[in-house]
Amino acid sequence: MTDQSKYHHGNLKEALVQAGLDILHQKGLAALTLRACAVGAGVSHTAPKNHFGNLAGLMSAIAARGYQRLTETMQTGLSPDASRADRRQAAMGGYVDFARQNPGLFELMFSPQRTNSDDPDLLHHAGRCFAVLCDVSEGLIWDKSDAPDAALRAQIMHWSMVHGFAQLSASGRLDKGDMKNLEIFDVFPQFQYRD
Amino acid sequence: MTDQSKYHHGNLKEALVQAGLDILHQKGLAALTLRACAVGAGVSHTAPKNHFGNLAGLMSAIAARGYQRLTETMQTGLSPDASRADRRQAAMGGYVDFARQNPGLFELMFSPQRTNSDDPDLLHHAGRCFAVLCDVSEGLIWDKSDAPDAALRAQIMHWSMVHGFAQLSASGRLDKGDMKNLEIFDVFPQFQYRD
DNA sequence: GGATAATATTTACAGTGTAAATATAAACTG
DNA sequence: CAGTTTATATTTACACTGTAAATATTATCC
Repeated sequence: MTDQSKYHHGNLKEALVQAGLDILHQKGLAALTLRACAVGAGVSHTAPKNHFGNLAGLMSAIAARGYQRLTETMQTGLSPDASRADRRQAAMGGYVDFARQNPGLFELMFSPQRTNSDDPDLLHHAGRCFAVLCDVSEGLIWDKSDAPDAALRAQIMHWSMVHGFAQLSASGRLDKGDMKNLEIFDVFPQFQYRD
Repeated sequence: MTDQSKYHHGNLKEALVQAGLDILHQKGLAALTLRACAVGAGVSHTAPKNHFGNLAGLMSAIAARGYQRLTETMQTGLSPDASRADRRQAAMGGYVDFARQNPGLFELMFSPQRTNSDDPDLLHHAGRCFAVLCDVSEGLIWDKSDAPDAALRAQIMHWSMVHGFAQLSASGRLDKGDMKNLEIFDVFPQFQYRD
């Protein structure tokens, strides 16, 4: 079934996403074209249409895989019984590292102009990524009010902070002067948590 | 000098940027092509090369203008002697509104893959935009330490927060469930300032 | 007023995404 | 098993994109 000379590829959908990730890693977002993915998977340039419809569909699938990898990155090196403080460290640090090490993929993941923002798979994996951040934001002491949605607002603030820092860093907006060598835990170390 | 039938345009650089902004506003980032800008300015599709070199150069100029407009948006409706609290309200709210109302331009402004991140004009106007946020972050009470760079770290946190929320909102990542109608001042109302 | 530089056009070309028609292989049905 | 239908992939064609080279026009400078 892994015969190279088959007319049908067998697992083209996966192969195209994988080829896309390789291209992103090696040549950047500008080189991520439909035809290049097809070449990488060893098929004609119109084959992707059967599986993804059009370029935006393929891009969305690659972005969804990006969220999946980001979620994994935020959880690597964690024993199952790690403390919440350790989980938080891994999640926030992992988010920023991911953005810096995969600038093209990260840009694609938050690019409504290249992806279908309502793609179910994309939304699902983005939601799982958010869930990890929600977990580690638990216990944050910052909202003195007793509003019923205090937890949700703390979660969104957490995501906004981490994502904003990651994007500003990855897009080179923090490369000037004293900001150059600041890490996220230099910037957000003062929040207190009930860990 | 405003004769339409001149061989030399006279102010093509400005006209191309303006055409680009119009295209972004009316048709979105996907339609922002070098040729479309040229058509909008009424010149041949190779004329932009003389002023911007290539596509990335034109994109960078449009992004720089975007930062300029963002800075203006953050300061609109402010009397010269407005309180810092009012300035802060205008700056943070304006940042988010700008991202929502100009999603294509906002995406371009933070897209290192489409622009030249080291473009001097781009960096200058991005710096001015950051300066406005630095101004309104003054007096923020959150860092109990007396580290020498406490102010800088507070400024970066402020920018990260506002930018992260703006981007998550503009890219549709906050459109699900309870998050849908949250505004930035619902999420970040609890910080205290020495105003 | 004539040389030089700046600015814009024409033409050409390789690369892109998409659509239509066609070919091949798998899956289903009797 | 044979025949049909469906899924998958290819070929071909086309309009559109950015870039480069050669050329044309106008402004600038001495």
